[in-house]
Amino acid sequence: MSYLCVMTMKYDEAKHRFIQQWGALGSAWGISRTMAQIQAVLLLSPEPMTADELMDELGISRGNVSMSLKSLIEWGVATKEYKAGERKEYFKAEKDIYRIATQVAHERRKRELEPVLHMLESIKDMDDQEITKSKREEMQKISGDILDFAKKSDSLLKKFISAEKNWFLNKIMKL
Amino acid sequence: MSYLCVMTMKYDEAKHRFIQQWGALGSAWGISRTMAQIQAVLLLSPEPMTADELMDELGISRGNVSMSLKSLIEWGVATKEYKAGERKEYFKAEKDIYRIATQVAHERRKRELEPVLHMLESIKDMDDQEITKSKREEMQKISGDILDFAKKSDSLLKKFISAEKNWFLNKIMKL
DNA sequence: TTTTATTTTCAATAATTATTGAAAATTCAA
DNA sequence: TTGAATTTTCAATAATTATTGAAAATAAAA
Repeated sequence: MSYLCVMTMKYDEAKHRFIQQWGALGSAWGISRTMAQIQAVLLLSPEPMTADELMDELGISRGNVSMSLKSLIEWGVATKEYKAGERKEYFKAEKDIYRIATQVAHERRKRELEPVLHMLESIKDMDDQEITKSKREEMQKISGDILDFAKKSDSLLKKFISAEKNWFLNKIMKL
Repeated sequence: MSYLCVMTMKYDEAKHRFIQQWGALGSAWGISRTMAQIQAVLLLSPEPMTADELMDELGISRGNVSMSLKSLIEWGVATKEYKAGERKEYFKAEKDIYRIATQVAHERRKRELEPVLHMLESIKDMDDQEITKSKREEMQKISGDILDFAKKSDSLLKKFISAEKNWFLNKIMKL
């Protein structure tokens, strides 16, 4: 068994483990396992890949690849590319992990937190009456706190994004 | 229709909406809908509640309530209480939204991120060989970046926790 | 235009995850 | 101890979510 073979086995094993773990992480966070696995494959690929290559690599259906890539693009963590003189579409993943994180945080906030905040805003102004005072106060306290929290999280997210910019600049400087 | 009735309808409607939204938010984040709904009911209740009351309130089975409460307690966002001379157990939710958030962030980090970080640490030190250089480099770059990111997130989380402490202190001061 | 390569959609199905409900276990008073 | 009140467990089932695969749509070449 040659050096090349040993090396390749090691690489493939590491790659496989990474794809599996990343997929598990994705499904724990409410992103479909396949979507996360496709992202993992693209993260590890130095070159953009076609849908067919992804199908082969992960052993999944064409339809699934198509849908998952669509979602990854909607989430802003993958892009389509075209090669001159070729009909096929190529896909690549956003590889800056800070960008991925801020992108995902943004999307989730928009899709999931916003409806809750809307509802809370409307509850906060509930009519004032003497009756069921403690219940109403409990609800207003909780909704007020959640709103307060959401605002602070937003400012934190902003800090996070600006930190990411600095980090990115630093990386470029070092090159 | 009396004032009391109007008020109660409004409150119940608001409560119902809050429970539904909170449940949806939970399921989007990989926590079971029921678990989140139970948390919502407890958040709105000025008094600790029994399993039976939760069953009635949400119209779900005894077993489900029992399992969900167990999970909420494991996540550190609810606690059991006993009333003197009563056999029943009472439950209440952690109502400080900052504590809930840091608690959940902590748990998730431990359960989901840690296995990925372990794997990445082991990949980072992969054997050095000339062959498949670009692939290995890609993997090492990505895993290095993810590790780097995780470390920065940790420090951010710490800042977050300390900010929460200050915020909590401020709240107490105002009382 | 027609043909061919490629991608997308979506109804059917598979896989996963949540929930029930009744039996077993626990806890405490008598 | 026994028995009543209460909680927990878990196999069966329901509900939800992901995946397939083939037909329809699209886009470029002939």
